[in-house]
Amino acid sequence: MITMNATRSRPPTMGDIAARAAVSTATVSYVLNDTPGNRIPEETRRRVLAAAEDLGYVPHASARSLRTGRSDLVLFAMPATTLGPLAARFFGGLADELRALGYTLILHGDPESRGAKAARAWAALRPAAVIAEGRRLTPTAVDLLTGAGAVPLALGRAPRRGVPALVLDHCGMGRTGGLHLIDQGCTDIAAIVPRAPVVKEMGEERLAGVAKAAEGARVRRTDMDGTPEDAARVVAEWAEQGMPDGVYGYNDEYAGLLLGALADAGVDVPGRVRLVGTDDLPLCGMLRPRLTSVGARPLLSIGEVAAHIAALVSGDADPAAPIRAWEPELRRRESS
Amino acid sequence: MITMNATRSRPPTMGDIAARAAVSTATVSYVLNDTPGNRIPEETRRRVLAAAEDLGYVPHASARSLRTGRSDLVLFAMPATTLGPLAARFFGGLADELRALGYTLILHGDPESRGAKAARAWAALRPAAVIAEGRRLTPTAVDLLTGAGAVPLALGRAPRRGVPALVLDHCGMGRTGGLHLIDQGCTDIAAIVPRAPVVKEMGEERLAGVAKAAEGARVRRTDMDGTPEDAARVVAEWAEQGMPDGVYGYNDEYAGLLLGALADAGVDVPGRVRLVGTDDLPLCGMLRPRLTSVGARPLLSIGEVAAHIAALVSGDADPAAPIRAWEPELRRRESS
DNA sequence: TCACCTAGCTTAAACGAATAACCGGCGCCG
DNA sequence: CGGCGCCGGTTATTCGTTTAAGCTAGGTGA
Repeated sequence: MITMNATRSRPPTMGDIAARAAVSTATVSYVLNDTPGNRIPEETRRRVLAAAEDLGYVPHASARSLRTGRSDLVLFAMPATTLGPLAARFFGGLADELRALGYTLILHGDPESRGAKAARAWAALRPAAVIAEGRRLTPTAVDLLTGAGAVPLALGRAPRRGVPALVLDHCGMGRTGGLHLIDQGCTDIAAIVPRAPVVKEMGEERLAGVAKAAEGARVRRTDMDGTPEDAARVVAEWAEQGMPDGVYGYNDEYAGLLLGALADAGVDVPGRVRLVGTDDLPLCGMLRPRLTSVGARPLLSIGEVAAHIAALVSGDADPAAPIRAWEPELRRRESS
Repeated sequence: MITMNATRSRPPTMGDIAARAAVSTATVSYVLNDTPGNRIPEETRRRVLAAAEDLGYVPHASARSLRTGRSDLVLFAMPATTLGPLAARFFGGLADELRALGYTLILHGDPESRGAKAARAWAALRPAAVIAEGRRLTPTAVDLLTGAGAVPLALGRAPRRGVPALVLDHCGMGRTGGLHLIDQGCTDIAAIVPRAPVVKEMGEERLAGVAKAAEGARVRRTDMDGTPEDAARVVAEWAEQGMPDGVYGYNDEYAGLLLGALADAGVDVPGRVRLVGTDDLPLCGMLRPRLTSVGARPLLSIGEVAAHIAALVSGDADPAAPIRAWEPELRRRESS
């Protein structure tokens, strides 16, 4: 039951609880936190808890973190590549698991800023840890964060030795896709690299993986925008300069656009061209032919990832050891 | 240039800056905040700023908000429906605009919890505002938030009078889709309602919109899971009990699954069945036939939404007035 | 009888930043 | 020459919480 505070001006504090329960604020703190080693009898404890409930007390996270010097925040920096269902589910699950460990996961929204500027905004919240794409954790940013007591955690690749990283093996994903195409007898493989500045680097890593897989086969690079028009242009160019017999589409979305453009051009998939995407999005099951895709099979449960983050924060884990959380895995469907 | 703090134990504070610049912390505060009405000469100002730069100073958001009583945080509660590209772009843009106004937008990750429990977690951060789906802002939650000094902002629909809301007119979206199908001559329309507990309610509102549009035509409700298997089941049932000539697919994803299942069953779209989705995702351009979809045309720019939020926080806007930010708009393609 | 212990609290000092109130010295005016 | 105002700062208090240290009453052992 929440009774209305008469003044309405100020949220109730531990002082208000103390006054109502006729004890000191220290006692209130001991009771509310159930501080180990405290010696508060059941009767007093009940009085305090009742007063807190009556007043609708909510602890003041800032005051607490100011006093204790640490905060329970884990900052997830909004990835530049929009949060797909995969990433969203990962975020949601991680939030649950971290909450169970006493942390609060938060997504910080400023997809474009990086380096010192971004790190300053993150560090102002004095989070326990900051999870951000590797390319955004510049050395300066890492210094700022560690200086502010936050553990940096790179997504994708560590910006330098000693910085913990949740690796997502882009090269390995490209390699998995490339190996499959080779297996299917492809000898002329086109690998899509997106033109958008942010994802371009990922595309190049995946291209490198494809190239590594294709021992004898030809591998050519094809740059593309993420629009239906550009997909049509790419297919038209292929028709003119020689159609590849295998396409690694970088992404399910790029592959989906290409699939549409190939259909429009009357090119048979997989008969004439075999097509592979990446991410294993639900989209794959909607397209006809269904899209073969390189998915990420979890090696670590989200709970294990959360536990590792907690260990990094408390200093119990080796920061230099990269965390392999996923492994590329081919999901074969009809497009190849 | 950031010099390494010798002890590495504690992030630099204003006290450290004060010592280095040989002034008091008050002076440091006046300089760093450029407090209006302060009278600090240029020379001293430079000394302080140089010291701050040298030490790599980052303000302590908790300490500041504890002292001032307000925080610059705007909390966006993670929607239960995974953040699609549309929502993600909205979030990113809002973060930018709010930052320009001095606020920090943050996504709080606990998609399932609601009511008092969720509100408690949000209120602990003493944010300036909390944006959450209407159904999660129970009256208790609203009381808790306003008690903690936070402005609640409902997404979708206000939980009760007087609570500000960013309305997304689900009923209108269904109506727009339904009207289009009627226009195309459909007389037997099936409207999909998802079975997942969270989005079910949205589905029912959209269904109501379809029903409102179809004056003479028959409108039937079809429940469906978001899986390819269930889409196949739905199509099989239709084949048995009579195929509708128009389908409002709730969502582009549900519509996409249905489109695939219809193709598998040899049903011609749009010849035999006309199909309409909602959200206007990029997916629509990948499918063949391309998917007609009801999109959300912005009536307010993201900047205007941000400005409105700021006005609500400062008390300059009427909380009771719902904010119409989007308007349903049909994007006709080949599937209808 | 008195030292000593323990349960059950309270007191008080932080944490980092903001800010109202004050203060010494100099210039200027009447 | 006394007082006022302003420049360039400083001092001290406050926000809500945690936590080490202390304190009191009652019990216990020697």
